[in-house]
Amino acid sequence: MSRCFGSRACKPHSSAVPPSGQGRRGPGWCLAPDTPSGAVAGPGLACGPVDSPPMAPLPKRFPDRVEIASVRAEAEQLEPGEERGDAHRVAGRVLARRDMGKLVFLDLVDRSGRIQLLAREEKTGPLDLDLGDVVGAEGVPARTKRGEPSLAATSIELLAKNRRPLPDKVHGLQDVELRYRQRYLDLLVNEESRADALLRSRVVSAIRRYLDAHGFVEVETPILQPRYGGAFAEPFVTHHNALDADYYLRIATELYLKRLIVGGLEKVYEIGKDFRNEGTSYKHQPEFTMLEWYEAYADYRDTMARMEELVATVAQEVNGTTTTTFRGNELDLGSWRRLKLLDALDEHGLWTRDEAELRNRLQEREVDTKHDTTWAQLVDHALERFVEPALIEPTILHDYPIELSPFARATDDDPSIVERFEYFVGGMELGNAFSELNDAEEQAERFAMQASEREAGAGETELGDEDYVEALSYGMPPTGGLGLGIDRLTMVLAGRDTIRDVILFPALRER
RNA sequence: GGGCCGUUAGCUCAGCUGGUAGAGCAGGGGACUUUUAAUCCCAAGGUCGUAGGUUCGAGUCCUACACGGCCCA
Repeated sequence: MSRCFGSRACKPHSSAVPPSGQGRRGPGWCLAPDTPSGAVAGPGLACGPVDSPPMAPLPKRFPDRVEIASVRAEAEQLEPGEERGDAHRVAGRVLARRDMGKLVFLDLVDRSGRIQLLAREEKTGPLDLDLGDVVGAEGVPARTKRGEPSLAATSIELLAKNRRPLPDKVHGLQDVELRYRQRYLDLLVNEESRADALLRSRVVSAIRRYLDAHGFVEVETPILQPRYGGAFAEPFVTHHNALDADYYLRIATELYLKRLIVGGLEKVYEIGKDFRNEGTSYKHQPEFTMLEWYEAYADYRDTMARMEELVATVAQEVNGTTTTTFRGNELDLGSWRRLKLLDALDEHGLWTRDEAELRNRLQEREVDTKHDTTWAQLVDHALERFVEPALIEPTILHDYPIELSPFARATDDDPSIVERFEYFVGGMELGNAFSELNDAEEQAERFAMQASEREAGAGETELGDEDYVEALSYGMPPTGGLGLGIDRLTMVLAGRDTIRDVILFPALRER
């Protein structure tokens, strides 16, 4: 069998150990291939001293480790020059080294922070360490004469060897392409990147905590779907070999989640990836993370209130405040303006039911409307172009035309307007919500309406889903549902201008 | 898809109207027991994104392509 699942017999050289120099520094950053019996690459490769003896096997664990931040906090209590307290063990990356002869200062960084190690040769012996090496250290909290919180090391052991030069220790990794392609380097040397990754994790867990505490159950629905729906978007298409059928990567979780409401789960949510086969921008990625929730016996006004509470709660838990600075604007996520879509368009002189008139007014404003074939499309274009970019303060925009919203219930006083809202921060849409349409027959009519929009030339419409209509025919309680872009919320909370800064591995062309 | 900008040492960046490529950091050798972008001495490091073209001569000018960024659709 050619496959190897960890069997030792499969290893070409069972005694292979990492090549290394035993000089003061390692063999440099050349990448020597696996070599038998610990031998270092031959002289032709110019890879450090050929006479280096093999390095001892590195430890497989480093127990009883504490966070660097906690040791630092303890050291900060000391007077300059003091060295006192219980011994602690810390581990992390060596990111700076200042040699003073028999005394060496090392900066050690872990996820929690940075601390200086005081390494005296009489205690630790000579240090064979390069920048980027992973080490474990044991020592006593100390403060140097200059007051730097430190750990006076009694022992330092190598846990993993770095064989490549690190990015510039002052400027870090600046090249945006390299930061995305080699995110591990970005995280390693750029503290802000590490902070953003950790912040995103706190955002997601705060969302879960809120929803779990309010009686929602987290569920998982299919990513591979025989039909796609729940949004206006191009899907990624794939093929299921065993079923011999094309499948789609989901563009939304909506229709499956509502089937669960039909089934009586009452309050459900899912946090997961959606896929839309479209270009990228500061707020778009083809693969992104979406929260959707559905709450039985609630309408869109209840959903507005819950969204406001959730966002404020998450901001408070993650940042300790509901204010944030996003794209140059200071914003308070604890206070949302509510604005009717009709009034928002009217403010810009763009509210009219007359298609030709709306087209004229847009063209007067030098908007190219030749791709907009229906009144609803023109409204959508007007919104995108004039209304949304102006919604800087947190704003709930509500009551949408029925043609744009095939899953929302009509308002009480106007059957052409539905109970739907989208909410915006810094001119960017965070999400979309409505009082869910729960009448099977009306849902079938809405799909038919989408078909006629499509025949009229509307590019983005909802394809029908008979299976979903059948689910509704069993009766779905009145329900409020909402989608929230996790990446975008994280952008706002982290104060990042581009979605790529809050997605660890953004989509890039293969090189 | 269109326009503009970028691509030089592992990283961060210089490189003028065309005249055989530079620095700092990292890496190598050495000195130093309170440094923190440590400092000092020595040596080394490049197919200037790729492929063509113009020219006596191209990192520099021209064309195409690749990758990335910004703006527009």
